[in-house]
Amino acid sequence: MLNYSTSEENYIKAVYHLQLTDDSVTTNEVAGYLKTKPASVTDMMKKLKAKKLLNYERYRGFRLTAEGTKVALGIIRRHRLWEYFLAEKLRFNWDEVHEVAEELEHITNKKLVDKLDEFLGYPRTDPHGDPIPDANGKIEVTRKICLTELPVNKTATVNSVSDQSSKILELLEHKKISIGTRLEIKKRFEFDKSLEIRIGRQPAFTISSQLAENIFVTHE
Amino acid sequence: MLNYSTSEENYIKAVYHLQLTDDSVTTNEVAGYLKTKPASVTDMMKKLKAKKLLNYERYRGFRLTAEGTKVALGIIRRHRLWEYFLAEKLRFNWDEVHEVAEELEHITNKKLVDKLDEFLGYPRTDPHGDPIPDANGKIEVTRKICLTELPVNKTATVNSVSDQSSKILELLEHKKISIGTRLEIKKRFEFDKSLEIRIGRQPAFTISSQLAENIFVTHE
DNA sequence: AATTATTTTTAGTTTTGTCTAAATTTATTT
DNA sequence: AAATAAATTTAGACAAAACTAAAAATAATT
Repeated sequence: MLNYSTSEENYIKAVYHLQLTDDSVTTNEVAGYLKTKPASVTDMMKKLKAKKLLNYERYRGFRLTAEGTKVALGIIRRHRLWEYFLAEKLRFNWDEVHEVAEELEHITNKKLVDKLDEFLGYPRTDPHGDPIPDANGKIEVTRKICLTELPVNKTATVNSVSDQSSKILELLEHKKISIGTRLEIKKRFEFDKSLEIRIGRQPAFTISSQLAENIFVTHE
Repeated sequence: MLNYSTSEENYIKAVYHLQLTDDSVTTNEVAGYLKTKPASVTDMMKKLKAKKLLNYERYRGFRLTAEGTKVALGIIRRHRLWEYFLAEKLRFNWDEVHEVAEELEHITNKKLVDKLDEFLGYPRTDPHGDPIPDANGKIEVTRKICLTELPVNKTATVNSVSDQSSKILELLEHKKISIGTRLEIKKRFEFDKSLEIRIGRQPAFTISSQLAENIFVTHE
């Protein structure tokens, strides 16, 4: 397994994440994601293509190759293991771990990563509820859906929150909704798309469509 | 507190370490320590001088300023905390931790470092026996001396081993000498400078001058 | 289909950190 | 003290990764 620079790794990771929702990833999307300029993206894409980490024809967008995906999963494995470490062992709040993990993920020493995994007890998901690839790069496919798409009376587990502003966190805290909370929708109101939801056996309460749109859940 | 690049940090750390034994640090010493070229050292020293991290007049060698020392102690604090983490929590051997800590030390996030310190229980020394600076940059001054200089019948604690080759480690293991071992010299033989030493109440045994020259101890 | 707008790429700079080779300064010998 | 050796610095080049501005290709409109 070759070694890649921090910068190369950041681009690989960006393409991986953008690929999950978009079929083919564009220059502008990557530039937006990494807060860099399109010209810089083109430069790097040429380089990663030469290293056979992604397929790319000019003006046609990019997709990771099998090898590129393997590299991406290694980065994501490291990122999520460190996030878990920060939250579980160092008692960081779950909304503070990402930034620090962005730096730790670039240390590629295999023994470090595998020993960390062992120390943590081989966690399956990070503090945001996203699955952690194993040492072979295998990752659970969780079909994560938006809470707005969850059928009525189907119990689901809160997996992630797309917006991480303090405003939404304040609201979630007040409603006692956090990562890992199991809930179900009891009723949808067509007028304002608000949802009546229930956590366990507690009394049902209402959340707005704006809030629901930012909550993602897994079920089954 | 400003932020410095990985490269700048490596030079600062090199000067700090070389300063401990040498009064003034030279270009060639730093180049040798960092396995880089003298011309590169000169370039960087100019830059660090401009940032007021060290004093330097051309052809005259370098010394860290108070500010430079503060930065160096921050790097050393991070390095040694991670070494402790790797050895104590991830069960790395004490001779494997340095290399990985060289990478981890460059992550400067203060909350990470202080939380790590807390998680580890505020350790005083790293796995090599070297003191860990506290959050304010305060470091214990341990007068570390070579085992060859230890007076007879004075109990001392093994602090570090200068050579880290597998050959010396094999010998140390056989003699049951490791970091933290408390021992005293019972007799010195002038002829070959060999030493008769005793660990606790066990029977005394002999070690060669070549071995003793590589063992450093603290006493009092 | 031609024009306009958008996206992407190219070309040329910039910054950081490294290097080699040559020049300069300091140290050591004879 | 002059000559030689060693250490250090300067000058100029290079690679990586970013940027700006202009050119080229693609997409969207009229």
